[in-house]
Amino acid sequence: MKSRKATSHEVARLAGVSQSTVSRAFNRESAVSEETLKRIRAAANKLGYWPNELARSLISRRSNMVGIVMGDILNPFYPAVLAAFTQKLQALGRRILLFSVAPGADIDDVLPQMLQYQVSGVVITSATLSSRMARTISASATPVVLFNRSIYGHPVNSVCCANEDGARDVARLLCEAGHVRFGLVGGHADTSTHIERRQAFVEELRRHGICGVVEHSGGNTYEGGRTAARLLLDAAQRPTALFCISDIMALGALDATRYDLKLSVPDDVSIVGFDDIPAAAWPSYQLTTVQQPVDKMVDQAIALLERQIKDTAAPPSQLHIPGTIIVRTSARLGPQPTHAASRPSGERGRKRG
Amino acid sequence: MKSRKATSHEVARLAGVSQSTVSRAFNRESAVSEETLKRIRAAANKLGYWPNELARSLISRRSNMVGIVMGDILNPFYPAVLAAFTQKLQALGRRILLFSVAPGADIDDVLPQMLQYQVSGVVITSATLSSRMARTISASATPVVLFNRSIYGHPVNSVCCANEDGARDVARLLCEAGHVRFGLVGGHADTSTHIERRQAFVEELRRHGICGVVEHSGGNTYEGGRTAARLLLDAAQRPTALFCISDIMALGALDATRYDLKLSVPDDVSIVGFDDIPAAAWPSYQLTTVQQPVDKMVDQAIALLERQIKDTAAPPSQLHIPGTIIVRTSARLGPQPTHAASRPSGERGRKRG
DNA sequence: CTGAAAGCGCTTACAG
DNA sequence: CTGAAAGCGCTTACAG
Repeated sequence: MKSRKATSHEVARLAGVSQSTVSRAFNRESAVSEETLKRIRAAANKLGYWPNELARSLISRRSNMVGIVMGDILNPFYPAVLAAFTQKLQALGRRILLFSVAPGADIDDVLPQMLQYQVSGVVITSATLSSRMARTISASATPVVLFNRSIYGHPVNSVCCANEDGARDVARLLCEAGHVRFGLVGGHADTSTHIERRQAFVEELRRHGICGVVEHSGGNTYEGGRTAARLLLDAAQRPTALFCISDIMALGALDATRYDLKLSVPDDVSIVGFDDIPAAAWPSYQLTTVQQPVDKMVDQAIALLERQIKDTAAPPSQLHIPGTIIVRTSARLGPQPTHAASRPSGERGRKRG
Repeated sequence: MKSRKATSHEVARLAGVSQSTVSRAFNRESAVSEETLKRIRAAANKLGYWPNELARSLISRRSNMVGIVMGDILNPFYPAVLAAFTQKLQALGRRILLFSVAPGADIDDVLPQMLQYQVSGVVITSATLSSRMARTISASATPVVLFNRSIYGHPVNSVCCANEDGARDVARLLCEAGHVRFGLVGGHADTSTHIERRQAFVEELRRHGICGVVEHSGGNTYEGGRTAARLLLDAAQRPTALFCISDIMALGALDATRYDLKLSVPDDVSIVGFDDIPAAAWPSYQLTTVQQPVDKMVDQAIALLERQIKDTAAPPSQLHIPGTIIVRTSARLGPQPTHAASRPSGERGRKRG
């Protein structure tokens, strides 16, 4: 009950071998004779022995831990991201040191903490990295990958959805349907996702001859999206199409349109989101949106990180993985091509290139 | 760029003091003279030195890490739980080692890993603990708290919502509204939450003279709840009230009722959930449910854990924190008392004791 | 207030 | 295949 944990020395004594042999039995069993291995296993079992990872990490200088900074776990897009990271990293034998920071806050405080634990690498999701910290990181030589964030002017790995392409497609399809008055519900103005999606959307509208877009921030929350939509749709010249920078805000916007303003979606107002969170597919919403390929993105992020862990000198990459427009019923879009593939799941939405 | 991390010895050399003094400067600065402290700080700064937590943990035998096992992060109830744990533990100066296990899977594999990292304590959320592992834990003398799970016959800390009381209230209010045909959408049959909520619900119905409840498992997912509801409501003797063991299933059930079966909620079918996830409050759902007091529960869980970390001999507690019925519009319930308090937030739901 | 020394529990050359 | 020894980077009595 009060038993202190057994050490390799105690196992060694019980098995009648040296401590180094016990250590080898747990690292490269091939280096230990069959017979000895058996005795050591029996002894270890009896004492409930497992190697102390702290000591192991200290001497071998690899902690095997990866730090993850989560910026916005309450946004329904991120649980799937976190689940993918934890599963895949666990499968690689890595442990996860989790830190959360308030949305919008930067990670200057938590980064030194991670480094003190000698993490092998760091994943930063949905958080702002100050350029001071970018320097701290490169000074510490700890591999880093940004997920859904990119940073200009610093050589840091990052994996994002192709935000520009997605937003441009949305703009084009809405224009082709004849919309001329647009509203945009934005996220945090200083995040790369907001900037990239907004920029590309506005530019594409301009290419179609449309110069005005009313904008409002929805702070990347349901309530924020709802409030923003209420404000945008209350105008005399009501927009007929709303592009929301993230799905969670789009759901709020959709509910505002239907329940607060008693308007019809998509007859009065078309609403498009970005992410493809689970609720977007529910029949109450049927949200047309740009799907982020979370699994692929996480795979790539881990690959970049592992590459740099293996070779610190590996040049950082900035990856942009294409998203896919999922056409559901929340928006009046341009004419649908007849060959539009229906989704494999039998779900109602259709993908569109 | 390739700089290996500085050690306390290097700082000591640069500052012209001994390594032990450097160590003291980072632990109890009061034990070091003002002047020396200044020199050490300057040196540390120059070298970018921070104490290696692994070494610190090893020698002082406290890792300061708490292991968290998340069983079901994709259920929208858990992001708030994880957020609360990470925030509050971070504020206490603890680090979080995160593990995830498939829903329903037991944690026999991950537990030894956490123990190898010498975690100060373990939080287990929404996962099954085999009795073998319960023994491993008590043998390792590592403090543990179960969150939203309890385990019979083992002295382990646990914090749950008062599942029985909540489910009983739901049953009573539905009976008082005159419902006589009931359906139950369950979760995983071997979890304490399922067992307790189901049991209390069925018992209370019996007290009201109702002996038959049709049941179906919804596996604690939206899709599962939707399918289960479709099956339950397809019967000749259609239930007029569905109790869903968790909100995420209730949302699926609600959509099934409205969109798959073209029935009205609550006129044809009343639906009640359990958890009060954010989506329950959205106007598309307006789900009547039992709210789990997540913040209070997490506070208590951390308190139990910290108590046992301080004093390994502290007797384990099993806590059941009362939930609150939030009355929205998804169910036809018994006559509402006129004094029912309206919710502070101005939200439509009403609390009910 | 400061330093020399022991030691946390391991891994890993180095001999044999 | 096995053991003795050095050392990872710290904390913490113990002297002075």
